[in-house]
Amino acid sequence: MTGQTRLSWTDVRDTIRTRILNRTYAPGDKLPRDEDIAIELGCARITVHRAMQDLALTGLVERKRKGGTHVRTDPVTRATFDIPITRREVEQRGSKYGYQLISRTLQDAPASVLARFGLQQPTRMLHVKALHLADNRPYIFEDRWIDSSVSPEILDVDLTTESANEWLVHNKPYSRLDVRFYAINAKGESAQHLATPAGSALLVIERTTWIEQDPITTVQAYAAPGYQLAALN
Amino acid sequence: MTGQTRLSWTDVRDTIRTRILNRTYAPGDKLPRDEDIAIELGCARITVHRAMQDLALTGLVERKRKGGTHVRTDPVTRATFDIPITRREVEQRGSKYGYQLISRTLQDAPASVLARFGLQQPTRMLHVKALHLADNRPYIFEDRWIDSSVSPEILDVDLTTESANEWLVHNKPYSRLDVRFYAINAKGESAQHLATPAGSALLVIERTTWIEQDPITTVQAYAAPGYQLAALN
DNA sequence: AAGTGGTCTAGACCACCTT
DNA sequence: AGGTGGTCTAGACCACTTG
Repeated sequence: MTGQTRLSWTDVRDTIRTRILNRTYAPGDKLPRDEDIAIELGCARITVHRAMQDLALTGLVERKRKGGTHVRTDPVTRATFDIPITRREVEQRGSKYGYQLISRTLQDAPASVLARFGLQQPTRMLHVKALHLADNRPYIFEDRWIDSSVSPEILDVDLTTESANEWLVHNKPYSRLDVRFYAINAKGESAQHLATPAGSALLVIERTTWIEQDPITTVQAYAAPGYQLAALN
Repeated sequence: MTGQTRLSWTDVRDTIRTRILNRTYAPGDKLPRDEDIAIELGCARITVHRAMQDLALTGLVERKRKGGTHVRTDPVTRATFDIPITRREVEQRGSKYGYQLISRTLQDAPASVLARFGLQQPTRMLHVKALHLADNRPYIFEDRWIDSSVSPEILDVDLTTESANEWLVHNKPYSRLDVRFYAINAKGESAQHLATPAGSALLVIERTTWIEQDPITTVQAYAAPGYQLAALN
């Protein structure tokens, strides 16, 4: 016999993916049961399962108990993004990181902020505006609200030194996250602090986090013109 | 004894995640070996492994062979986005989908397009501009280049009826994908076709795909003002 | 009711990395 | 060199979902 090494689940995944690209298994087709594929390829069923799991995650196939595995007819483009701490992001670009606190006030959160958290009741929160710089040039302007009843310690943090971004990441792990992207025209503060003409198109990254049911923070990060966010891979 | 059911890997994941949020395992700490956790919780090592895998994917912990598992000091915010076929996206919003071909020409790809593919040689490509509508209102304007030597069949497709987006998704699976987001001010065609004043901020979703080493297509999708892209979960 | 994916166990060995 | 995560096998049982 040919003394080949054992199949790894990535081998199995690649084999099946190739067959899908091949049209051996065409869109909409039902694939053989995991067990049959295992027998055919000569590996354990769980190895096929692992491979399939990965293909399902990528959006190439769809699995249902009893229904079996099908090649998706409308493959979904699925992309994953890392949104690091801003300091880290700047430093990884090889730039010098800078930070400025713009304002810090305790006030009732407006309806739009309450809505992001899904809150009904008026709530007093810490409102922080800050600017992150790369090589002394504006990089990201952030407008953040922090629920100070959930994170009372934040009230004692010197935000002129340490950014709320960084403090929260290091001290307030979250259990739920909402992220969304959109574009907006610079105006007022965002234009001023990013040193760009009013009307410039800005990418906004809006993040809201909770710990269990409790709101932690919500932030709109306005990236300076030219900013791009690229997916992993 | 209490007749509890067996631990699932999600239970184990949740237990460990709670401990991390608890600071039982603080940022930077080394976690016990998988096997010790398995013994402590009373499950198989592989079950702990599965849980850890998930936590590592989410960016909460970092694993290294021999080095063990550590709680990340700078947890990364990681978000996954689905970018469906535009027709599907519109229909899932409950709107009526519409499509218009704007132009279709065979021409040499400009340097910017070649750069996206990482190509050096001048290449003749099919250049397609099209508009997707939701309830008869402009939704996404797409500016697309297709390598017609890799996908010659596209030359015979009636793009006035079927969008290139859809045809490609159904007929040209890709093996590599690049996705990036940025914001841009509407001008010229993008403003005109999206029926928005020049200068409006637009979210651009740029996607480039390859099959193995061969370029398939690259597209800049300009979303109408107000468009938001939300992460899964 | 029955088929198929989902997961757990126990044991073994491999592969990578740090010391 | 040795420790730790990574994965494979074989078998069993569970859970969902469809016919």
